[in-house]
Amino acid sequence: MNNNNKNLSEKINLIYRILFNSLGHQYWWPGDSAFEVCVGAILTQNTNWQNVKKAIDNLKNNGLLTAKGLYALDISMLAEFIRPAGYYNIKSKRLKSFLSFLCEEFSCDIDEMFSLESETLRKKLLDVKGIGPETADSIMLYAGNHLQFVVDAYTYRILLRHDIIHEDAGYDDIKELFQQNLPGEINVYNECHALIVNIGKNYCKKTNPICDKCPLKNI
DNA sequence: TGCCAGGCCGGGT
DNA sequence: ACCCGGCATGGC
Repeated sequence: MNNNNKNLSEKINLIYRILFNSLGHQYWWPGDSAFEVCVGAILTQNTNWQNVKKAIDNLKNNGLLTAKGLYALDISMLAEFIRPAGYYNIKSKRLKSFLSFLCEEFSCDIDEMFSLESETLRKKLLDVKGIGPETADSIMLYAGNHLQFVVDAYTYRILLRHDIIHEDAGYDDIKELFQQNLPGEINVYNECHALIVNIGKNYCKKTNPICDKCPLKNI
């Protein structure tokens, strides 16, 4: 291992350690069931979680937050229920394509879906229209306890601002950076991504490039 | 008020 | 293989 890699490895571990020591457990993903996490992962695409929560509560309050319930629900009605989450027409389609996958290949049984081997499951999820790399990894890690690190826009922005990546780094580049340097534990992946989102929302906004209070300011 | 939020797809180069 | 417009609500 050369010096560059060693520095990189230390920085990645430092980020995790500093964030965990300053912010502690994040208790992710919010949700009462694995299925709810999957729905939330699709609804939160490019969307504030507050809005997603309203949409999920709508479904929950109407007893529709089950695979069979949503699979049977008319798509235009589904769109109305999830309206607060934004992009409601496209997201209703995306939810439906996931539900077709779940219900037609796994009898609406999410445990059966997650019993697939990781590499196989990830490929299948990426074939579902509306599920890209971040959504697939979120579903796998937070709903299914598969060891997949989740990368998002905050991760990219934070690493870029600290000169840990080049601006042309892609999703898989960044994912590998964490997976090759962090301990390979579900709990570490879980907390690390959640901590990055926390810090991103609070200290690394687009319009607020520098923040003295950011725990990562000295790395 | 305008900008942003825990992306992804499809069409055009 | 990239690049970009479109998708839409609610909060600060």
